[in-house]
Amino acid sequence: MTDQLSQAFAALADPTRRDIVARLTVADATVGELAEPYDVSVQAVSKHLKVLEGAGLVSRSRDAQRRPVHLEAEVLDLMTAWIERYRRAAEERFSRLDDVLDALNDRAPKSSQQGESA
Amino acid sequence: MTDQLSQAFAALADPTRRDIVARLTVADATVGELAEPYDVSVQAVSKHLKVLEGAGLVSRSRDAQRRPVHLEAEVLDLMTAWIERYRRAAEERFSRLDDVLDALNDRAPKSSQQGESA
DNA sequence: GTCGTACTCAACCGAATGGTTGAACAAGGA
DNA sequence: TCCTTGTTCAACCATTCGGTTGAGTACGAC
Repeated sequence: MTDQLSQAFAALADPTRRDIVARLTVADATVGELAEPYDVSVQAVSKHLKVLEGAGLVSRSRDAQRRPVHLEAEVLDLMTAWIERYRRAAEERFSRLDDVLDALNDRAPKSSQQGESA
Repeated sequence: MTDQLSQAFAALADPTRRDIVARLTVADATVGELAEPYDVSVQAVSKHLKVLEGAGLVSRSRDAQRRPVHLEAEVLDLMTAWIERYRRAAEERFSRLDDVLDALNDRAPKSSQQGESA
C-alpha cells in the first residue's frame, strides 16, 4: 500500500481526516486550530496530518513555532481521474448492454417502450 | 468508520480491490475468475469482495454454485461528488487569493503580467 | 539565560486488516 | 447416492491503525 493513490484513498477513509481536508479548503490552519473542534489529543491530530501529508494531500511550512497546514488539491484530481475512468467504463458497458437488450426486445427503441411516463 | 463514504474510500485504498473494480467494469465475474490472476487464496479474494460489497461498490447474485459479482457504480458517484466539492472549494479560494495578490501587485491583471508567453 | 507555547517523537494499547489453513455448505452431474 | 466444483465460515497470526500519555524539541518573549 505504498503507492500514492492507495495512500490518498486510505487517508480520506477517516471521517476526521475528511473533515480536516474540508476545513482546509476554507483556509490554511495550524495543528492547534485544526485539533480544537475534535475531542482527541493534539498528538492524534498531528498523526492524522502526517497521514494526509504522506498522501500528498497536505503540506506544512513553518512560521515560528507554528506549522501552518496547507491543502494540496492535485492529489484530489488523481483520485477523481481514477474513479471517473472506471465509472465511465461501467456506464458504457451498461448502456451497451441496454442496446443489446433493446435489440433482443423486438427492436424497440431505448427506454420505456411500454412504461408510460418517465 | 461505519458511514458509506468511509467504507468506500477504505475499500479502494487496496490495490487488489481497485484492480477488481477495474476488471468488473469490463464484465461481471465469479469469485474464482476474479481470484485467478492474483497469487493469494480464493478465500482472501472472497474477503476483499465482502469489503467491496459492504461499501456498496459491488453486488452478488446466484447462478448454481457460482456467485457472480457485479459492479455498482453509484457509490463511485458519491465519492466523486465529495472529492470534487472540496477540490472546487480549494480552487476557488486559491483563485480568490490570486486576485488579492494581483490587486496588491500594482493592480496588474491576472497571470503573466511580465511572463512573456504561456 | 528561563519560561511558555506549539508541536513532534516514542512507547504503549486495543481493535481492525489482510493474509493463511482447514472445515463446512450449496448445487449440479455421475 | 456420492463426487466435484464454487464459495464461505472459523480460527489463527502478524501488521497496521487510531488513540493514549509522557518526554523532548523549536521558537519567541521576558
